Parts: sequence; structure tokens; C-alpha cells
Amino acid sequence: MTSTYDVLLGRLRHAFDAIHVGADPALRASDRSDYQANGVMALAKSEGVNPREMAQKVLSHLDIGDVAEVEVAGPGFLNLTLTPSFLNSQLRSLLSDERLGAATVGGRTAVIDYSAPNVAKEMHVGHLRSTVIGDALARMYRFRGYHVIARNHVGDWGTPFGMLIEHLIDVGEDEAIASLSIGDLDSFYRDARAKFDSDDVFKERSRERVVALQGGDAETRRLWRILVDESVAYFAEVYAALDVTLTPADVVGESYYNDMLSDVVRDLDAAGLLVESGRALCVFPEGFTNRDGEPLPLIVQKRDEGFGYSATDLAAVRDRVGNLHADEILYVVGAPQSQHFEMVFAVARAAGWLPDTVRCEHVAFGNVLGPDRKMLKTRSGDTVKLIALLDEARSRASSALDVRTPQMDSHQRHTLATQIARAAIKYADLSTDRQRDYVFDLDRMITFEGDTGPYLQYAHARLRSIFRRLNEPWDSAEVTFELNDNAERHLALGLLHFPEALDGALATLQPHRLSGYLFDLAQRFTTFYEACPVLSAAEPTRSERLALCELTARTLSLGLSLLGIEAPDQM
RNA sequence: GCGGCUGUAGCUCAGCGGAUUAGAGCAUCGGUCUACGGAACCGAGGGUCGGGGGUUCGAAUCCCUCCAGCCGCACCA
Repeated sequence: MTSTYDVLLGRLRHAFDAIHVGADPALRASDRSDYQANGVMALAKSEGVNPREMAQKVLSHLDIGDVAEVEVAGPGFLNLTLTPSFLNSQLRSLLSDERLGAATVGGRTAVIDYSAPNVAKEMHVGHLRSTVIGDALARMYRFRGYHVIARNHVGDWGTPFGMLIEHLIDVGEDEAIASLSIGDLDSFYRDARAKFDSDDVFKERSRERVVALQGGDAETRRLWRILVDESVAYFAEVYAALDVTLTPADVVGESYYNDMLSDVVRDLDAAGLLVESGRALCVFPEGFTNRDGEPLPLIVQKRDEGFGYSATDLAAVRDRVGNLHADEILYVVGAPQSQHFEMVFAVARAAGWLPDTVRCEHVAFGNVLGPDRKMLKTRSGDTVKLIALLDEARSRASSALDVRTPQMDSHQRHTLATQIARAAIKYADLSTDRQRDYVFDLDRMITFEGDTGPYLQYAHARLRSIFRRLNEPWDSAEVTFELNDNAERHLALGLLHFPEALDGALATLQPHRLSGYLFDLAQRFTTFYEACPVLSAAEPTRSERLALCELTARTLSLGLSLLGIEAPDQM
């Protein structure tokens, strides 16, 4: 089906084109009417015509009567009110449309780089936003019809691996595997670090081990592989606990690009971009300066001849464009790295590795703050493990359920508490502008009141309960939407807005566009539910309202699923 | 110093291409109430949109400037 917005836009464009080809009708949802088109004023200005006259001129070309009534308001706004017959037919189309009116694109590939934990290190709050936002974007892109290639750019290379491997040897492989597999990565890392800092012999061994690793020594690589495999297995557990779609197959760490790095340097040189500066090999992309106003380098090869992360990132861009055939590349990485990515993209463009036809964006996000408005830490000052965060949320959800649903068995309650905990944490992250920092306040995010994940789950569960009580077969096929009650109409209109919400979230890479929409829809529903009896209504109103409920439940469930949030049938 | 992000109600935040009366949640106060799940709904109070300029018929939104906070700015990713 064609979404309501697109139907209106198509008609309006036709009329605007008749006056000036390509003029934007500036169509949007309205609180004055159903939709409004604001493009008349801009058009009037560019054509040098009085806005009200221009509105009349647009109207004379506008063929829209079967779909909406149009009224010129104020200086020249076109207020559109959908006709009852069009509303009815759009809603009936939604009933038979699994996608609820959302458009698809075909044949496009998106590479989404997100999560990126470090091997032999615990996943902590620092990874939360990349993981949650990235996964939501991946789900939305898949739903839109993209071929999504998730890339988990884990830190699996570099000097720390010398000490980690030596520590692995000291501890013994079996012992190390056991300790890594129970997710005690931090103490493994901390112990290695402590020895490195206090023991000169160990430090020297570590240095030699790094050389062996980089030199491709087989035994060293085998030991390194143990660390990587155990860590990846642990990450998979964390992703499962968070209901994140990443799998071990998506792990393509820094080491993957090792063999490409020398080519990166060679080709940059061949392109005349490479400059030696301070004995390091650099590229100076235009427009970047340091604190002294001098050109700022992207260091691709360090003075010790090791490759920097810039080389890896350049190799990754090249791989994603050249081998993966990406049409879009997204980096879900914290805001502090924005300059780094701007420089990488600039160099990749200059080198011809990143054509203008490929959309390449740094999806930046702000920090997770504690109650003191500083980076969230535990009371003792440690980083907060993701698993600990989830456990705490689950235990709070669980005690809330103890009070409210004592009849539920413990297994069911545990499952439900987990679903609620994930919803609380993810929704809090996905419901504000990602660029901002936000304060992690579990008390607020886990309540069932207000703009929270659990509230949306509850709204969905209430809807499902209606159908459980219905207790008889019900078919929406013959429903006619008359929408005589304001609350019905308001809800119905909300249902039609789903495609716009999704489009907005995808276009801006802002999941909160979608979450904000879902919250608005849930509120429209509860208002409707209060005002309009469903099961006790007489036919045909009863069926009409049941159909509205069905569509609302499906919209909430689908929308939440695109955010990576489950919508249980009962709470 | 340069660059980026942020500053909207007591608190947490929306406000999408400039557009008609600045919204929501929480908190506060007042209602609905023997309930299709009250984990709800309805209503009220509360904002010179950080300050100041500018553009415009019209600015929270665009431009300039100042203030405050956070972050980045050569070999760690």
C-alpha cells in the first residue's frame, strides 16, 4: 500500500510542479488539521506572488478531493483534512499489510559498524550506546529492505596483547579459558596489567611477544586466538542477554585489516597524499588544523613503523566500499571521535576510495552519565559492567512483578522481568536525541508510568488482553471505519503516521523519532480506550474498535521490535 | 587558540525543511472511580526557549556575537 503521507505528497507535488517544477510542498502532520502543506509561502516568495493568491493558484492545479478537503489558512497554509472514505480505505489497507504502510527499498547494502568491545576486556556502559543504537539502526535498515552487514570492529590487536598472551601462558591455558569463559575478563586484564607494571622481566617478555605476534609466529597466533575466541564467545552471551542481533560472524576486528595496511600506505603514496612528518607517515587532509593553527595530520604509519588506527579505519572504508559494495556505511561511535572520522572520510575521498555516491556517516552519540552528571561509574569508581546493569534492572522489574502478579510462576516472571529490564534500558537510550549526554537513572526508566519502555509494553499487553477476553473468532475483513468518536479518529490518524515516523528515524539516523512516535500512539490509545468501550459496544462499532485495537497492537509491537524491544502479550 | 556538541517548565526531555496558540513525561494540586488490566484517564498551575544583536510578513528553529558546560586537537583506539 502507499502510505497516507505519500498519497498526499504525490497529489501536492503534481500541483506544485505545475507552477514550479521541484517546488517542495513541505507536507507535515498538523495539529490544526490532519496534515498541512507549508510550501505555498516559499513558492509565493520565489515567484513574487502574494501568498494567498499563490494558494489559490496551487488549488487550481490540485486534484485531491477524493482524499482530503483543503482549506487555505493564515498567510497561505494548506490545511488538509482526510475524507472519511479515504481514511476508511487506508485503514483497511493497513489491516492486510504486514508492513503497516512502510515503504521498502531493494538492492541496497548498508554496512553498520557498532558495539566494538575489546578482546579480554569486560563489556561495560561505554559499549551500551553503540550496541543499542547500532542494533536499532540495523533492525530498521533490515526492515526497510537493505542488505545489512553488521561489523563488530572489536579491539583485537595492538601492544596490550603481548602482556595478555604472556599472562595467559603464566596462568595456564585451561585455567585462563575457564576464567575468561565465566566472563571474568576484567580481572584477567587487570592481573596482566599489574604484572606488566611491576615486573620488568614480564614486561620484556610482553614486548617480545608483541613482536612475535606481529611477525606471525604460529604458536603466538594460536594463543592470541584463544583470547579472541573466548572473548567473542563471552560477547555473544552479553548480546543474547541484551537481545542484540550481533553474532560471532559479525566480529571483524582490527586484526582483519592487517594485511591491507601496507597497501593503504602504498596507494596513498602513489596518490601523492603521503607526507613524512616527525618521522611518521601522514596525510594532511584539507581544512583540519591543530591548536597552533598548523595542518593536522592523519597518521597512517607511526615513526616506529607500526600502523595506527587511522590506517585500519582507512582499510576498513576501502574494504566496505570495494569488497562489500556498501551503498551506506554507518559508524556508531561516540561523539569524541567525530574529528577522527571526518579526517578518515576526507582522506578516503581524496584517495578515491569513497565515492560521493556512498553515504558514509559517523553516527555520533553522547555519554551515559551518573547522578553526579559525570561518566557513569560504580561507587568504587570502576566501570559498570553491562551484565551488572541488566541484572540490577531485572531485579527491580522482578520485585515490581512480585507485587503485581503474584499468581505468575517464577519462570515466567523471570522471563518477563528480563524483557522489561531490557526495554527500560534500551528505551531510555533510544528515546532522546542520541547526540546528547543522558543521565542513567534506573528508577525513572524502569517505572511503568510516563515515557518509558515498560509503559509501551504495558499498553501493548492491555491491547492483547482485549483479544484474550474476546474468546471468539473475529475477522477484520468486513470492518468499515466510520470513526464517529474523536478519540477513534485521533487514534486512527496516529496509526497512519507510522511510515513517516520510520522514515524520519532512518533519514536522520535518530531512533528517537520512532520511539517518540510510539509513545504518542500509546497515549492516543489509552485515551481512546478510556473513552470508547470495545467489547461491550454494539456492532458494527465493536468490530471497528477491535480493528483499531488490532492495528495499534501490531504497530506497537512492530515499532518496538525495530528498536530491539520485545512486546510481551501479558505483563 | 581552533573545531564539535549542548543550554527549552522545579526535574528529565520533544519540538522534524522557518510559519498559525512553545509541547510531553515526572513532580505538585484538583477531579474521574464498585474498573473491557486504575501499571489508567481528565484538568490546573508552572517557560521573556542561556544573554544580546541581525535577516524576515513571521525565529526555540537561520546568521553574527557573547556567556556557561562537556569533548576533541601528532603516533592509544
